[in-house]
Amino acid sequence: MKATITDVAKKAGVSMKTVSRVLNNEPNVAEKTRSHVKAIAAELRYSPNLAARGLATSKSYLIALIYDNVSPNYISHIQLGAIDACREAGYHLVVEPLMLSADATRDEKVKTIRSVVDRLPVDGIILTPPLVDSESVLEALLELNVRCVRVSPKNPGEQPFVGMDDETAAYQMTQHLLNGGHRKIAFIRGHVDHFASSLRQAGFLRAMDEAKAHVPEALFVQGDFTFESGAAATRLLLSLPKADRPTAIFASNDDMAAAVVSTAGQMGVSVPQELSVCGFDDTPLARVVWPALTTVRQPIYKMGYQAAKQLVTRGEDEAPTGEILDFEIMIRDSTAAIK
Amino acid sequence: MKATITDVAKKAGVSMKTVSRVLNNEPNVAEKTRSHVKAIAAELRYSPNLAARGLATSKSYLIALIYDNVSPNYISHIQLGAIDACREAGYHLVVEPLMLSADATRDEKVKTIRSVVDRLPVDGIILTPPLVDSESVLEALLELNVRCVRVSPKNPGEQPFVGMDDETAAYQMTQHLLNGGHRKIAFIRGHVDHFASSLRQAGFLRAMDEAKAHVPEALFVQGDFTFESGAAATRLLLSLPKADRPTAIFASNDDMAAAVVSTAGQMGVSVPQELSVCGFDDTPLARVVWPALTTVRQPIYKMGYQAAKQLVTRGEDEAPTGEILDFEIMIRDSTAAIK
DNA sequence: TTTCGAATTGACAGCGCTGTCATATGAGTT
DNA sequence: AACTCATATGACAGCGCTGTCAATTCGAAA
Repeated sequence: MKATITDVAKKAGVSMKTVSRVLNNEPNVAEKTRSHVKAIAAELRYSPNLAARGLATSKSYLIALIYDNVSPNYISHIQLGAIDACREAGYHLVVEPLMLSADATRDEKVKTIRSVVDRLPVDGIILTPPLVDSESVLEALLELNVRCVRVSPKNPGEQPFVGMDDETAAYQMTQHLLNGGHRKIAFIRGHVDHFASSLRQAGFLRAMDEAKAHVPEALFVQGDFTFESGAAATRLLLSLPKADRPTAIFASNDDMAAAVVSTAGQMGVSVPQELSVCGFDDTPLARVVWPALTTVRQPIYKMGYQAAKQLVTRGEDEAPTGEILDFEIMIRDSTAAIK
Repeated sequence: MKATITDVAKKAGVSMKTVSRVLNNEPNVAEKTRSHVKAIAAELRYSPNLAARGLATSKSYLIALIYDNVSPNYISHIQLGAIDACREAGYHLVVEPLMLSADATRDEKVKTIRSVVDRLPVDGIILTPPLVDSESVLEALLELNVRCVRVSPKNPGEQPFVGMDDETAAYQMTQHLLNGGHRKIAFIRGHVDHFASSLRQAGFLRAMDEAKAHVPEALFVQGDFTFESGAAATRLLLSLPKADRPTAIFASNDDMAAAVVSTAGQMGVSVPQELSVCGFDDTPLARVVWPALTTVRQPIYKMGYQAAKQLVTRGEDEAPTGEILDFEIMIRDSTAAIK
């Protein structure tokens, strides 16, 4: 039925081992033999049986993407990047969402991860926020002795990771607003479980500090990354007495920024003439609301790509590497200089 | 290091084969032996090596989700459903996107699929639109002799599939508009490669026909499921002479419907007072634009779940089954009765 | 021509599991 | 007590591949 290495060996008139060497690009094969074997393999449309290879090498050629993130856009792009890196190295990606009910305890997540890892002998794991910051999950993984790359971790520590500089991005975005003459800038915080929330806030504050712009308590609103929380925050902010009302709102992500734009519209406040709005993430939503959102483009695809790449190419013993990838400030139509 | 079946066998004082029987719930094991072995296995935190098992049984306990769909939301939900079904049966899901450049020929897709399937001995494949309707892909898969369930296929044929009744959904949605007194209803078609486009159009036309409402050529605009195409279509429709202008627009998906709402707003046409708008799919976008979109909720998660379920539970020789799942008409704020 | 080391190739075991088939055990019959 | 037959258990090969190590070949130096 399906060609095996033995078939190729016979037809090529060499030993199995030589075929194996050719297939794995090992040295010490005469160039002539190598090309001959390759030709035969192609002719027979041979491709190795991963289970057998896995059994022999105790590798599975499988990388797992474990996530509890609810944003399809985020996950999809991480996934696409990871898969591209896997393909280049002959690996495959298995996805393992951990969407437990809201009240699931951490122990349950750990238990679920354990059962996943026990059962599937993956060669590496990619962890995304917010799961990536769970102490208990990390411990469990360490104990299971699986290699693992974290995406945007709060505290990289000794482990390999990929991330971007949320703090600087927020800093630069705030500067963009300040450059437009804004001083009364409100900030809508993100979900408390995502560490990025704190970083973005820190960048915002640093820029405001440097510009000696005071941020009154009232212009600081807690959100949770959802559209609804952004809408609520906006209603709060825009019903402040005129003198205290912000001229710009920096929302910690695009969903909330979209809510700001939409809610402002409903309340008769025009964006960007009367109110500048900016977001964070550059989700598809950013270009779909009107006016299109000024926002920060995260290198999501690339994070997925690099995370997987580290897993499939790094040798067992190399030092763990951390990579900070570049973001991009996307200036669109939701921000304008103050009149 | 990791416990093997031999370890369990030794510790339990039985043969490997007996342990194997217990683990696979095979008959012909004394109840006493069975529980004893189970206890030992749990104690050793034993879990089978999938590669070894796969090599012995030539099954991989892996299901592949192959897609070329660019909607993260759609894919994410199909994926979540599929994974839940896989988990219940001890399977895992590997994802294989086929995002080739726009000008990639069909042959390239086939080639890519071949290499994926050749390399990874998956036990089944889930195919989603629009890939699901590619003749050449189907042939290739048939030739490779892989079991496969299709999601929303154009032409189910003899193969198993899951889907929903797009035609009836569009029909009912159109009736909703007609019931509101609308007669001049425009329709924005979807991407020509997605068969759902034709079905939705057919449902629309059937309802219009039954209501004896004429649909002039000018109210029929071709889109391609993108926001941009929806915006272009809207500009076209709203610049018609007042007498010909539609009082309602039925867009074939939510992205385009969102564009209609947004573009109408920019052109000073208020929704739903002057123009009713409805979409299709119920993506997150539908609740994020203002006013929130009246749309059709597709059972995406469930389609993924059922597709995987068919693959992991159906015996090799059972007859292929097709399943039509229920949709739901979500009436929100973007449609209103005509004054 | 002989010799030697490097380059190339091959034989064989074994990764952890399950299928096949043989064997053992035990309860029920005569 | 001897004999069935069903039920329970075990021995062993082999799935397709790679690691180890031994064998062979080849070219160049002596």
